[in-house]
Amino acid sequence: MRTINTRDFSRATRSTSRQINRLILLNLVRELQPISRADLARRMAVGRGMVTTLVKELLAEGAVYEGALADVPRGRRPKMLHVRTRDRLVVAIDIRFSRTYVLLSDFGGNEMALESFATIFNPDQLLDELAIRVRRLLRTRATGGHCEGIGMVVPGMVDRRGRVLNAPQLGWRDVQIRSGLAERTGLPVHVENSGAACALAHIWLGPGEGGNGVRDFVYVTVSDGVGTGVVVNGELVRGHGHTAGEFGHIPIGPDGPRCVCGAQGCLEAHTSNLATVARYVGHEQSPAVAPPLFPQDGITMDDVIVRAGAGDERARAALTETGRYLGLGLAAIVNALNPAQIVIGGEITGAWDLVEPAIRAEIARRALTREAAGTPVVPEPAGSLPRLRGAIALVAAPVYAAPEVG
Amino acid sequence: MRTINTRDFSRATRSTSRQINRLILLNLVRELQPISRADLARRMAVGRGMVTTLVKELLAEGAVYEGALADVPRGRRPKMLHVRTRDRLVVAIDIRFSRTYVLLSDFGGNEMALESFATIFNPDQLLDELAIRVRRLLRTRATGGHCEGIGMVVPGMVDRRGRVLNAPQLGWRDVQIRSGLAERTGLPVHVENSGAACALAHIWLGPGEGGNGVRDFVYVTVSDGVGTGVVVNGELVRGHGHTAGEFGHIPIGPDGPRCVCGAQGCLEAHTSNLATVARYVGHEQSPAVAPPLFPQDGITMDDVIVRAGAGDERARAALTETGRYLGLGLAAIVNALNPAQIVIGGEITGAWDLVEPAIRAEIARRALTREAAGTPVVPEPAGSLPRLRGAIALVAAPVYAAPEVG
DNA sequence: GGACTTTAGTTCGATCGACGAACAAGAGAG
DNA sequence: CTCTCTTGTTCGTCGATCGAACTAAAGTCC
Repeated sequence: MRTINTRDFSRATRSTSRQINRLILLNLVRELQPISRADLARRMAVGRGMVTTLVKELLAEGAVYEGALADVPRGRRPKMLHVRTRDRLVVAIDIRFSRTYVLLSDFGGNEMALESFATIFNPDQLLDELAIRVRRLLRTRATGGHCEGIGMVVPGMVDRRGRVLNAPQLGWRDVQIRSGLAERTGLPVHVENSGAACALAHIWLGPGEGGNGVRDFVYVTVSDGVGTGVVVNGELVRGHGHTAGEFGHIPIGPDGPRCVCGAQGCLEAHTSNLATVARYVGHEQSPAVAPPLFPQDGITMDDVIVRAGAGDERARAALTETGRYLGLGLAAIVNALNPAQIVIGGEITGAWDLVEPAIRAEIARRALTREAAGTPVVPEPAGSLPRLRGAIALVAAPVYAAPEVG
Repeated sequence: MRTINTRDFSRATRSTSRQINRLILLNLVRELQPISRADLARRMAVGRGMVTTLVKELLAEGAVYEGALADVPRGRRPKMLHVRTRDRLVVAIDIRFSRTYVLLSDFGGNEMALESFATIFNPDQLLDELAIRVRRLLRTRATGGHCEGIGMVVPGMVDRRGRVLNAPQLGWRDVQIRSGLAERTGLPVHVENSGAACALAHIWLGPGEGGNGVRDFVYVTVSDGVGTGVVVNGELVRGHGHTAGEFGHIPIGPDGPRCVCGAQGCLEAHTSNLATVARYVGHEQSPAVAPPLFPQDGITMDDVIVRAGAGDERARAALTETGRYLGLGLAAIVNALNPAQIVIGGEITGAWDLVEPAIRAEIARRALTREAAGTPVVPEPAGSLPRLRGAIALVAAPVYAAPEVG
């Protein structure tokens, strides 16, 4: 039940129906490949004739290709269809506090080459370095493919025009990085916040080969900071100023540690890796300065997790405490948005057996309905590179996105 | 950038384009009436011929009607079009803790008859009473019109099938009220949570005659409880289990008063009318029992507002304190969803001069970007009956809603 | 091995709807 | 009365869906 925006709508023209059906067909191929024309016709409840003409168009454009004949028990053997991803390339860039990662990938999310370097905090120098690496990657590793764009993920807020409004970890404020990289490389560049990008990755390249069925979820990354991406009806919510998704700064205790955002008691201040490490080390207060001192007393989040696994009671307590606070924040999200699922990413998933029960208990305690109390909270599989996959999705998603109508 | 739902999509058929354009046209008439065919053609960037045929259809169905000829400086005088609302009737019902309101209205939100009675807490008896009153209203006051349905608003959570999951103020749990009233009256019945309904009213019957331009906002009702309705891209967010919008229960202080939901430190526990009155009267703790004892020590929220207006310093302090806590909650909403606007409803808007500065200060302090810090917070005009207008919108909105495509 | 059945994919005419041009209907200006 | 300007209608064209007929390719039955 959406209102029609009478100030800026898109009317149906002669070609609208065809566009819609072409996109539906392309998405069906994407999610169900390999698939035959006859199968597509059945799924779309349409005559096979129409599928023939639509596929003919998509074949001519190179959006799909014909694969092998399938074996069927009776009748003529169908010619299977696939989406063309192999020679459509993307450069995904993940800028983090410690290191910056550059990945060459195809549209399907298959990794072709991954490299990284220590993050340069001067934006111009960083873009210079990135441009050099992108060009080199494309020259040496992109054999026979065409690069369709660059997706870049940043730990901070980004506006619609690719300007970084505020990235406390990098010390950036109002930095235009999209146009900078676009000019240097001559490629279209997309920039997004890391939490939002992870959510995008989960929509478009999620488990189950190109999108799992969940269309309402919240992605929460627990890392140096706490980022969130909100997805409603298969669409990432970015808000009026494109800065939605900062659930990391909902207050869950006014007397808690001071947060990098300046306020006190934020979810992030209680549950970031820094907070967990600080809790383990002993000082309950995390430092108020930004960028945060990363390896604190030489101990990292991974160390805490390893020690907890080895039976260190103080480490276990620090992690379950983090889980409890995280559960408090997730309960707020559950009540506020009632998602079908919450996905957790970040190092903390390495101690899932310790963290999950604390999260679950807190959600069950504070959720307002029985159904909401049972909202699944699932960890992102380790090593799945969600930020980089999000960067890929930034480039690949527009090709498959639903048309705006009405 | 929405994904196409490959499990449940709507393909474009021969008539899809026509449906889309008809709905756009109907919405243009709704928002810009009176309007001529030629104007519609210009706005839709379409030939006048198409407008003629579309309007002919809408006229035949009775969705629009032709009004008077307009005066223009040159050329043939255009025949103005209007949407037919006058004889399309709705019964709106608002069930509250103290009283239940029944309003007969037309599709345009014009009030024809309003009555109320003390709420009966037994659902069956309440539905009996409502059925009697609905029938009487329609028999005596609905002259020459046809009732297209009943919209019912409840202070609690409602599922998609019109079952009240939990309404603590009424003491209801798992009560099917939609089918109960539908059977008694023979009319289609829609049931919604009151916060969501207020947001709906603001989308569909908002200031500016049928929808203001704001398509991303959050409506917050501060009353016996704190309800919220989240609107993203002109669409009410209801979540997976249809219970989204309970921002009233985000934690903003773990050591705060106990909330009716069982948890501690909820936004609602700090900012409901009950909390404000309790703060004024002196006990910082509100009673833990539900339903709440409404007139506490004989003093109501309205009393506090009146006394604050008369210069009572304790009343003023209680209200600004409520504003401060409310600002804390709204800051969380601003960071999480980045709405273009926040709308506040409820008795508290009667002391807006006291409350607003506190809210604004708290949002400015905690918002993460300069733009978000300036998010407009506007009060719903007093006496605008937002809940009942929401109930009307429940029935009227589906007629004008955008088609689901893709 | 030839007829029959079954399924996949293509072709083609019917019909519907957008689109643009021509046309009729008012209304004021000169 | 004629010219101009604007509104609203009509009609032929063209693009797209839709269903029926047709071809292609496989296995099965007698």
